[in-house]
Amino acid sequence: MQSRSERFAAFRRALKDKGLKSTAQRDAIAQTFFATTRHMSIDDLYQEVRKANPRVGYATVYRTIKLLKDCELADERHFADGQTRYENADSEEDHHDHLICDKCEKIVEFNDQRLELLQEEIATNLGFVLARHRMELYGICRECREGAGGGRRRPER
Amino acid sequence: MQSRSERFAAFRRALKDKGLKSTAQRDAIAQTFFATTRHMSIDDLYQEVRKANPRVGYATVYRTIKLLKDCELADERHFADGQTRYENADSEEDHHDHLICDKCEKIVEFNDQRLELLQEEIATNLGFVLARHRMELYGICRECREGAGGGRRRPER
DNA sequence: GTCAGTGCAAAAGATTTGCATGCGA
DNA sequence: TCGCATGCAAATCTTTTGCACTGAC
Repeated sequence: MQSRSERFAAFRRALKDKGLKSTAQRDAIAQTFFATTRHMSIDDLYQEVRKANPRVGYATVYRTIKLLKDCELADERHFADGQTRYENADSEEDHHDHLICDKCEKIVEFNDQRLELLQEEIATNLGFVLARHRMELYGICRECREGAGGGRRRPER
Repeated sequence: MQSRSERFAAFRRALKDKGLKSTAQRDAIAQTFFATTRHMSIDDLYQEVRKANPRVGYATVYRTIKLLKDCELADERHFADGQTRYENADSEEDHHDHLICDKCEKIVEFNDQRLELLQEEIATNLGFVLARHRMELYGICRECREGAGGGRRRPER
């Protein structure tokens, strides 16, 4: 796993390589993004960034997250709720998948080597060389089941 | 695999069970949806339905696809382009996942029982009761590898 | 000094909703 | 007849874009 500062340095370097400028806004957005482990929506990120630097507009968050995507430092994910969310990109060895509670929308990350191997095998059998995959499991988490309808529901968007 | 008419009958039955009405619009939308195998966007569906029955509004397509989702006759998918698309839902026994070629965009469907079991196990270990999952493997297919760059590229969506 | 970057507001899309009217049961 | 269903248009939400101003290099 790359550290926060390594990611930030990579971002700065990528900007320079592309002939783009470093700005206070881009720095604040990137730092904020790298500092979190959550799956953030644009709005989450915007709210968070403004705590550090209120001089940041919504559009710049969009523009910057797009840069991070291009640099492969951010992964964009489309979950079943339709909200686009972003997370820090995995390095190869650090891949994980998602298990999502249908009720409280909690997202649990997991990694299972057997799953990775099995996928590799399936792809190979069908003549493919596997590049990547995306897997999401949906169900109901223990808390929501035991809480007898008590699972905290996230507020409607 | 359920046939078109079985799906349609199931839809009619579900409406009746819920105390909802069958209407010309709902019928037209459901029939059109069941008649296709593609992943349709709302707009695709709207355009297609209007060929059969021009007396159908956009909002009704939204409202009806939501009904189909509730009846578990339609699956909703969120792709990277931000368009929500729908496909005919698999029956339990008929579940399949997708293996997608990054080059020619061919989609191969597969089903592997070991994968299903492993997913079940992973979810259980993490305290979840699994409801469903979504898995997509991406790679390069044999033809595209052997064809030395010859794989046909589909036009951008 | 130059031109890319930014904020703002407006635009563009996608989806939902309020309401008067239509139509199935 | 009685309400649910519908069409339309307006409202919402998310994301993108045009433009004049700002600031990095």
